[in-house]
Amino acid sequence: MHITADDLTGALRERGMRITAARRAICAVVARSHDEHLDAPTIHARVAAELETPVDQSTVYRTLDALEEIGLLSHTHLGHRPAVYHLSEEATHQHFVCDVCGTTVAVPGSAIDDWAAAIRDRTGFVVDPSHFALSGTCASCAATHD
Amino acid sequence: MHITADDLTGALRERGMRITAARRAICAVVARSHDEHLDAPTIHARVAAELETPVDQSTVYRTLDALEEIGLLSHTHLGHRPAVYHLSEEATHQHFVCDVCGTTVAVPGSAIDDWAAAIRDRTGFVVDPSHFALSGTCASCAATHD
DNA sequence: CTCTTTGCAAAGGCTTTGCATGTAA
DNA sequence: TTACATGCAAAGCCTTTGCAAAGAG
Repeated sequence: MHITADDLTGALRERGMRITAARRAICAVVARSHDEHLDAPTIHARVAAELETPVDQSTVYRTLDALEEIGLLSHTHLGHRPAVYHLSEEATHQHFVCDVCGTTVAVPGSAIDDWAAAIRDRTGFVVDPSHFALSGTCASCAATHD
Repeated sequence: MHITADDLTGALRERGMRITAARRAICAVVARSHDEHLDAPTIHARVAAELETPVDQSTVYRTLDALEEIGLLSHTHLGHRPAVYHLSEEATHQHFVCDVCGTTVAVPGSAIDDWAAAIRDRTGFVVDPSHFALSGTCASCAATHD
């Protein structure tokens, strides 16, 4: 089941945080981003688009930080672009970032878990599979490049 | 065989670029960094340390860009820190970035190639194994966290 | 009413760029 | 000599922070 905006605002309220119009809008944008990888400037722009009263970027960052502290959100630095945020409850997946066109592809991580376990056994490093970036060339750019 | 500073300056010269004291020093620092992941500010600091005449940061970035265009160097954004540069001819390896302490661990990638091939077959995405970032928790932080 | 959250404005860190000066070839 | 590289300075982008004013509970 997908996380909703109410799940997010509810979690904030439970932690004693106050629910404001800005936070509601930010949560709504984030909750709708299941299939996307949004960076903070984009979230800010979307919030601005659906709220008449403009919200400051600092408010966006502070709210995203709060959601991360609760553990509902996490962010990753994918390639040469701003950090992207995604819901933690999303299914494990990998991010592929195309060096040529910048496209980000999310691939469900069926094979990842075995591989992560092997890494841990060999190196002790505990991979966080939801926080995972690979770069390379996407299928269409690889084709064009030839 | 390791790439030397002369390999780098030689490649620049072949492309019609001029060899200056700044470029020689930058190439020397980069050529010595086989086991490290240096970011631009660090490279700048090291160059400054071994040259009396200070070199501007912009010169460092421009030279690193030139080496990247030639294909001898590449850079990656690992976690929440400045981009790190490493020689392209280095053996395939993975970068692990610890979310807790920020340590970067490079792991030789024996299993990576098979895995990358599987990814390509399934998704068409051509993974660049030299450009590879994983986040998680390193062995010592995982131990401390318990 | 009180404590949190916001907006504003500024700063910080990394990186890029424009332009006049200097210099390798 | 002549095109290229450098320093300098400023700006750009993403992100964080301090502080007084506004707002939630």
